[in-house]
Amino acid sequence: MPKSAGGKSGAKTGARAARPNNIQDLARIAGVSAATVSRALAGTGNISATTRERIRALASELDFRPSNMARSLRTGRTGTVGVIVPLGHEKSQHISDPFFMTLLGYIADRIADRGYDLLLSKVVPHDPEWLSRQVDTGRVDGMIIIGQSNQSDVINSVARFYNPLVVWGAALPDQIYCSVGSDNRLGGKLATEHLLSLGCRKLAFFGDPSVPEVEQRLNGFRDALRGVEGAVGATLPVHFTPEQALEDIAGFLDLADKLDGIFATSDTIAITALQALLDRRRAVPQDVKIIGFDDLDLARRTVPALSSVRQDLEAGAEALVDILFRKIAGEEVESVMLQPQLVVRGSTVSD
Amino acid sequence: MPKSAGGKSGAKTGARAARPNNIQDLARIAGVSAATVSRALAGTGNISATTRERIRALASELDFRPSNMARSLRTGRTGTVGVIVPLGHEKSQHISDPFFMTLLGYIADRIADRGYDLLLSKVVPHDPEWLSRQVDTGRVDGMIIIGQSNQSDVINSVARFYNPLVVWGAALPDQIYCSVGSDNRLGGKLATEHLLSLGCRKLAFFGDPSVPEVEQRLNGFRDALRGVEGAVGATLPVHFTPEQALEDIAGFLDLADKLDGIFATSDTIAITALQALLDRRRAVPQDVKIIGFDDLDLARRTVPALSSVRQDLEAGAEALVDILFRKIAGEEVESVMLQPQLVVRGSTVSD
DNA sequence: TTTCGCGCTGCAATCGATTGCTGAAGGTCA
DNA sequence: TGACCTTCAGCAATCGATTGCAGCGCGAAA
Repeated sequence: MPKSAGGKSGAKTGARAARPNNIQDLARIAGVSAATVSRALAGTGNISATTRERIRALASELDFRPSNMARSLRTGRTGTVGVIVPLGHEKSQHISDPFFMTLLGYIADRIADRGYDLLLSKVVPHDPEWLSRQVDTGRVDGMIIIGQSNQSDVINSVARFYNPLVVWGAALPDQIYCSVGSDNRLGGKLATEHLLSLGCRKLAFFGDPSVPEVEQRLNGFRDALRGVEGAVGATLPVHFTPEQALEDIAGFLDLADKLDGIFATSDTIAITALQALLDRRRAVPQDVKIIGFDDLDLARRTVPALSSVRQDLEAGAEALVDILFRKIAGEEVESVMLQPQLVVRGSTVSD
Repeated sequence: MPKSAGGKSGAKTGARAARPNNIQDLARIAGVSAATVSRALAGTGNISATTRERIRALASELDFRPSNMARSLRTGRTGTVGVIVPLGHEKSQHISDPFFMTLLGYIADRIADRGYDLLLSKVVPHDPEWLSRQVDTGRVDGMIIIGQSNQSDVINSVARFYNPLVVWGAALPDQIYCSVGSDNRLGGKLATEHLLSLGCRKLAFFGDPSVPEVEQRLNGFRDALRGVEGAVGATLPVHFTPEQALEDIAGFLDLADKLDGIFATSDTIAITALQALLDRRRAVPQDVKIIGFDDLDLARRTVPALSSVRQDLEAGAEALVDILFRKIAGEEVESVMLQPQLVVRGSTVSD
């Protein structure tokens, strides 16, 4: 199958010549060499304005566009950025998780702004090759990795020889790659202090601390607890998948009847918890106050609306893409840490 | 910049030879020709098992993977599927719309299952070239278009000569391309009949009927109304962007004080309407009943939970991808129409 | 009129993998 | 021992665009 299905056999009605399949065809039609056509279309090198415009007009009339594959092969540039989600923790986790989708949306917009395309890969890292496999095959000019998961070592080892790489997630002490993420510890502290300031003393942290971001938030939770006498905090390592999470949380709530405050490490988990609470006729925020993390669109839509620690994902996406393109251009770039912000709504404070 | 940043200069500690940059290098190291290496790695053609395994082992040891660009150029296959969202109606519409993201998530999963990659493009079709530009440059083996928007003509004209193309959206009478979508008219009818059966008589349809899917739902709305004496229905062409939608809806609600039932053409719009109603102290479902369309995850999470017309997006994604791969394989394929399903929750019926 | 210079264009190599065809090596059979 | 077949590997062309270098032609200066 030398020509893939489709090809370019179609032609506009009334086109003068057969639709050119490649730059050579067009060159023949125009009566010049392929080199000239290439220069005309790319606008590079020495070429007379007359010739350039003539060839461009012809190309547009015959509806010809040069092959990106061939150009990429020759130039080594692809015009494509890879976005990759390693789902290390939850094999069944879905790419359609709202947090991920929101961030992806912003990233897609920013990448599109620069005229690049976005190659999306979801990988379940069951072997340490997952990243180099993506990097090596040369289909992208750079990669954005969303969430280290538990794969920081692998990322480090690839980052050693592959520069154009940015990671969304926690800033880890031993990382040699650039990352963009919130100050998770501070965020955790803010959330917890908020609960404490409202009088909560029997707190719970919902989230799996084997994920680096979550661990940092948990540290912030503990920081805040240490400052208040009589306050206690339990940790429930909730799964990320909604069904599992509901089960985990329901079991916990049935036992924890003294509970008066919940800090959930994501809005998704918080909302699940909210539902579990309401199902059990425990009033929010009167009996139990609950605060999430991320401040996704969802948070505003629940009843009561969810308090949360806002991560500015739009700014984060901007930073990720900006850093990546700088790296591609060869600049030295620093990691970025975003300031989280407390957003208070009805799930912690009644109207 | 002949070698893009990064390259493959890195080597594993203790690797015997320098890391091969291409198949030729590896061939030299292995003492065979490039052709043999190619056959060994691809597993094609005549090659002895001994040689094949030896070369594979060597490749894996030296961490070599052949260039996808070069392979694509030669074979005409890319291992990539394009997913493209034409945002014809709302220039400012965001790719991170929950409906789109949900569908994209499922599609991404299905495509990944087949070992393909997903090239995501968001385009604002300001000229009729937008699609052929994507198709021509030969970076994908096929394309999934999410939503015709108002671009059915353009899609038709490309479909005439480019076969591997599937569209999510309305089935239109004059389309020559394959589409996957719900029976929107039936869905609209189900939703409206539901409202009518609960006693609603002053109905409103929220949605912009210049979008084909929406128009079909509106037809279903009218079908149902026709059957009931004394029932009236207004149409409010709400924008898709949340801010605009809120404004549109708020203005309408302030005037329409007799309103007792709303059919919104998406859950997003329904939720916006729900909020606008609650802001105005109009009880849902007692004063006004409201039903959405899509049955996204969101719908379950509002209070009261949103009744909706379920589109099975998971099945839809499956069908889209299945059809696309069949087309790529050269099969003749038919369009698919999914059966929508009424999902009743608290926004139309109190517990 | 000759020479030099400059602006364009073409030639041909190149990016890296694939694949049809050729032919060498080794085995089989008469 | 010789003819013939099978198996496997290499040669070289190919995909389509890019780009360093060579060279042509024309105008200007001497």
